Amino acid sequence: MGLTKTDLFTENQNEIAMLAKAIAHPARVAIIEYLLKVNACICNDIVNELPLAQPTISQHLKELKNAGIIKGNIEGNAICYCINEPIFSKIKGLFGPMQPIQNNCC
Amino acid sequence: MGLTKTDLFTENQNEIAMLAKAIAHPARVAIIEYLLKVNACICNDIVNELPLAQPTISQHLKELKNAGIIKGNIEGNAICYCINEPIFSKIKGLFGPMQPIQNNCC
DNA sequence: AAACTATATCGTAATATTGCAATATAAAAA
DNA sequence: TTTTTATATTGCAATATTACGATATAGTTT
Repeated sequence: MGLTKTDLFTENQNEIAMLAKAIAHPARVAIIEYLLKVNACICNDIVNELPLAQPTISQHLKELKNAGIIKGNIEGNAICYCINEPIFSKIKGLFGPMQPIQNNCC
Repeated sequence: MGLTKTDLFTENQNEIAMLAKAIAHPARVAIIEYLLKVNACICNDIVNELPLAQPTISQHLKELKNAGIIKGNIEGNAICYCINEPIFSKIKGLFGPMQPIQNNCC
């Protein structure tokens, strides 16, 4: 096994899980925080900012891009990365509609 | 490797990643949604609700409990589970302070 | 006590993730 | 054109996750 049974759950549940997974690593949280701070930067700035090797950063950026959380633009021989606002807003509001009425257990 | 370098990141970054990881599976999202709907229930109700085997549900519940998202109370020979409000509220507000000023890249 | 109910744990197979050295690609600068 | 700069990809080793059958544990009922 080791394979998540995606087909057994709703599209919405899978989407929430997918977005959460993209954030489920401190390096990716750090990348998001850095991008929010500087608004936009090239990949190399992130490599210099974080204590991880360049291929590792590249891999994390790829996952964030696949999840739609960031986007990259080619600028000469560099790539300018920034937060993809619509998806990021979605993440912030992910659990908004989930409101426990009361907590009368435990 | 395969080992996340937790010590290289801030406590806050690791906490966000940890909470996100707990939600990063559709079954756990489904469990949270179900608990919010019924407010509280015993583990067996979740086993009947989700299309996964009992040991698998038990494992997911353990992860949610370890992350502090849910809590369980022994009630006879059953265990009553419910959302742990403080942590759940924290998750909802996780990205609140992160506000991109502008999006003038890409 | 014996049977039943509810949950947890163990063991294990399949798969995914993390991290990086080595290397590839491609544009810019010299 | 050679070198430098910036990024991506490949390959691989270490570790983590997912899923579940088998089994253990513990309270409840009969």
